[in-house]
Amino acid sequence: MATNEPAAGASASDRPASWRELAVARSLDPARLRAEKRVQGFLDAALDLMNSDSAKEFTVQEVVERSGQSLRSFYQYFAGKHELLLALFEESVRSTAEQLQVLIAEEDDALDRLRRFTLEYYRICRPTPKGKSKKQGPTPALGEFAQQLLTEHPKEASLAYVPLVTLLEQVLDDAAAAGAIRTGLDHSRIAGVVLQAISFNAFSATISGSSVRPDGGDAAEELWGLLLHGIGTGKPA
Amino acid sequence: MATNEPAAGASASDRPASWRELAVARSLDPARLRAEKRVQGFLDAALDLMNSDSAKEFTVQEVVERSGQSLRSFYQYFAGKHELLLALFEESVRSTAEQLQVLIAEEDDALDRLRRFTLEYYRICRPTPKGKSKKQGPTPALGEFAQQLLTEHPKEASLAYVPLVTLLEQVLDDAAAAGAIRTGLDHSRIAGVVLQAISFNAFSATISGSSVRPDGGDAAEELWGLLLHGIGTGKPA
DNA sequence: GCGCCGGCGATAATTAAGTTCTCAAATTTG
DNA sequence: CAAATTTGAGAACTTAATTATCGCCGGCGC
Repeated sequence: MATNEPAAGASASDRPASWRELAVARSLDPARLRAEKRVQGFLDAALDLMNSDSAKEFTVQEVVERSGQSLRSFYQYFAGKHELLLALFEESVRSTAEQLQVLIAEEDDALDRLRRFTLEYYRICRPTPKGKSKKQGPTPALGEFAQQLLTEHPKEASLAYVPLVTLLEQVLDDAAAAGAIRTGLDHSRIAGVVLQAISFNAFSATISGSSVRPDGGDAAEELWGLLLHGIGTGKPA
Repeated sequence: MATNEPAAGASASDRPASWRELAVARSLDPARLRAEKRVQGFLDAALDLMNSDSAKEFTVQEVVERSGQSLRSFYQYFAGKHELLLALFEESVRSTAEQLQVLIAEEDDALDRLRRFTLEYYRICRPTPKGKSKKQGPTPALGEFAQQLLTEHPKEASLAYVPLVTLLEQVLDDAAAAGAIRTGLDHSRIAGVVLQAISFNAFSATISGSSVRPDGGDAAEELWGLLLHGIGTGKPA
């Protein structure tokens, strides 16, 4: 971590102060660059293994082999396998949040954005149905091991979830501001429940082969309806 | 479970044919009895470990030691650790379903039963808050490893979940019949979502130390409200 | 230029857990 | 009672993670 100043530093003493920072910042580069390349190498390898080898599980060895690097290096950059998983998960969440952000931006109405979020997130959580899909980007079956991490490292995992939760919270806030949903709700909590419910549903739909899917394809719509209206009749008791 | 008839069975040879089956069935008894005792021994030991040793995880060795039996025996009765877990989970689910059945029977109104179900299940899922509770019966932190099993052995785990799902489905059916909730809902799916949502919430409330719990104690009520009314305003758009 | 140091590959060692195997004692069964 | 089965105690095997060892190489401080 401790980085060496550039030898050229001497000539920089007479430059504007701001330059100095820049130089210092850049001075981190050489070593850091290689490091990041390596780390990325491991991540990519792991990613590969995750969505190629049907088996969701991979071994550190495999990652090392495929990445063309050494075990030594692996443990130099990751405290353990769990950190690799966490990293993958974080990236996955971040990426998903970005995708969603783009998608919901297409909707003008606050409530529509919320609906869109629900639908799209469901779609994303659903692992590649079956047909060969070239590559589904940096999003391996997200919900797949979200569960895993959630139970094994609750703290870190929920931390990694933040981007998505935050995004959904914002959408909820907007909707509330627009009067599209009732007030007094704990958006933070709801965000959690919703994300969980969606990914669980997508997941179970996947494993059970989805006991007869008569509807054209939207179990997601059903979820949305449930979320919006609840199970109750609109009538007061 | 299987009960042994008195040893007088020998004199039964001159009884009606149907007895034959009974006798045959009973003939399995002596061995089976020991077997069940042993199995139970392992289950109990595991249970002990689960709610005593703060750590949720236990090793097969530990179970064997505590049960006073041998590894040999363990693998004679369980195909592997996962079967033990499954067995524990099944028992836990069954027991929980029974408890709930009793509790909701206290309510006369269909909708009240549904509400009660929600609240009580939440309570049950919530691992012992902190204070020393002598023993919480045969219900270790249920949601705790439900997740685990769900991801590792989806098929078996969802099978084990059946009792609870069924119960909730019935409650939903009743409520629907009573006109307390709207119709056209896929009760099976909803049951899944609800159970999942509740246990997740209880779980996360536990780990996060529950970021400020201002309300007297009912995050569960919040969930119930959400379930019943959804997030929408009652008004049509 | 030269030797030292940190980073790195290769690989072996260690640890942990689950699972299987062996053999003799104990218990059940006929 | 004798054969058959079950059981106990523990060693052995397996897989994976993690750590340690050794030697090489390239930069860098003198």
